Amino acid sequence: MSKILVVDDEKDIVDLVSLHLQREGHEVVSVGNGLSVLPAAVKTSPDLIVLDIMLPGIDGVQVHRRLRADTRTRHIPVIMLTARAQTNDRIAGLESGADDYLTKPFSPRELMLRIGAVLRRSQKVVMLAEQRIGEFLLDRKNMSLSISGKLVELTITELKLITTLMANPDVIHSRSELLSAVWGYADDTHSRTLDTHIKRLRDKLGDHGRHIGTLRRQGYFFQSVVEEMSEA
Amino acid sequence: MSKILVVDDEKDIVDLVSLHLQREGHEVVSVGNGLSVLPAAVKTSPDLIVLDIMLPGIDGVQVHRRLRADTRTRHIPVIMLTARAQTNDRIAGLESGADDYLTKPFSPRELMLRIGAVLRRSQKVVMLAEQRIGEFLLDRKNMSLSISGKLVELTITELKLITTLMANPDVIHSRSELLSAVWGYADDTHSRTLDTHIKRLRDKLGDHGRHIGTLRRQGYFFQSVVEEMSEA
DNA sequence: TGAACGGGTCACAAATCTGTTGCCACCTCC
DNA sequence: GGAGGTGGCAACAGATTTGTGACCCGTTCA
Repeated sequence: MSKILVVDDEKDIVDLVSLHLQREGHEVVSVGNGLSVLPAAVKTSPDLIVLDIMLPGIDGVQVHRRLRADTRTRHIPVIMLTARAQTNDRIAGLESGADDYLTKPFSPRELMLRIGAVLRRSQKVVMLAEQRIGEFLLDRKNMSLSISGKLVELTITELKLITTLMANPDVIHSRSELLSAVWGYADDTHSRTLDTHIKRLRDKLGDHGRHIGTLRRQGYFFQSVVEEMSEA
Repeated sequence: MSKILVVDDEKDIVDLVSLHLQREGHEVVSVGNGLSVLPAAVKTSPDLIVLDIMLPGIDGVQVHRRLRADTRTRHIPVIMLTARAQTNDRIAGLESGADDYLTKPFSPRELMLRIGAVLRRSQKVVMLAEQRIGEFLLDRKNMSLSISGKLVELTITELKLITTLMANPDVIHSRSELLSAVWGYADDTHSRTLDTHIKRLRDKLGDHGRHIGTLRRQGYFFQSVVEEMSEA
């Protein structure tokens, strides 16, 4: 399910770890020396790096530092493998940087558990590519809204606004919440900005503008069901 | 997993079907007469409707027609339950409109299979809320792009452009493809529009603009890995 | 070698978008 | 009834965005 880069100079360890990872459905890339880690990480962009601290040439801490220094690899979580003999302060140093660490010799089972935990922590959030509420169809892929199959031309602000409202239909979104979500405003500027955009949005939606409701002193909301009336 | 509206006037059938559906993890809403179907469908917006053709008052075909006439329910797939006694031409009529149909008496197992098939067909497409390629982080939820954690202010056109390119990194997107995806142009207007926007995008990305590559006579592409150079 | 082509770049004007201000209507609470 | 608060609405001006035309240069191909 995930792509994992394993870094160790001992082939036995690489094979052991790879075997277990593959058994759990992960894709494994491996590297046997410290200098190749950064290029490999950049090229394959793994979801996680398992990094032995004892490496020929350049040690794991240095490698880790380099990974953190490069914007292209900064975000990749790292699990360190340390020898039990290491002094405590070194381990402390690791703790601050690495997402987790394990002392050798370790049980594959424990490594797998920790890997699972780290991956879960950095799990990807999925969302619906298309969100449908009644006749409204929000296409997040193309960043467009259509009603009954007809594309509605919205500006980026209007799009963000209705996207925010549609994310939780029938739930009140306070002014400050919307101001923050759409405009990034921290403080509640009590100007007419929000009203105006709501008005513009309603106008563009035409008859369907009724789906955007106001709750005085509370905020605005997207009404998933609107009582039928002059459809004629 | 899905919400299913079951329409039948025979309580036994509703219970039987509900039981099996719930056993498969679906949420069931049921209605016993034809007139309540449209309002119920509008209110609950189910993922699928199982509709008996024999209903008191108004028959299933009429109900189906009404569902198709309303933009709020038009998209909901319908599986019809017909009596074996129905004439063939009526079944033919159903075939054109309903997504599937079953003749009574039916085995619950068969109904479940068909329901599974229809649901699978209309399965929702999920996408990553955040897409990361190297230092680029595309946040589809907030419709924004950041590089190394720093927000890049893009116009909607530029955003659509880079979103399209990033959707398939390292793959060439032809001019007409981009023109179609971003501008909705059907014909390849050979103006300088696309170039200009590519240029503007590159400029805004600054040093990272090198990630957008040109392949003469082929198109443009998002390059996931760019050879390191003057990072200084 | 030179014409044709494809893309990069610039400048510009039109179109569009956006936040604000001012005003009004309505509601709520004294 | 009146004051204060809240949101709807219109208008406006500044800012931004957008497409296009002109020009250039490198590549390709005859």
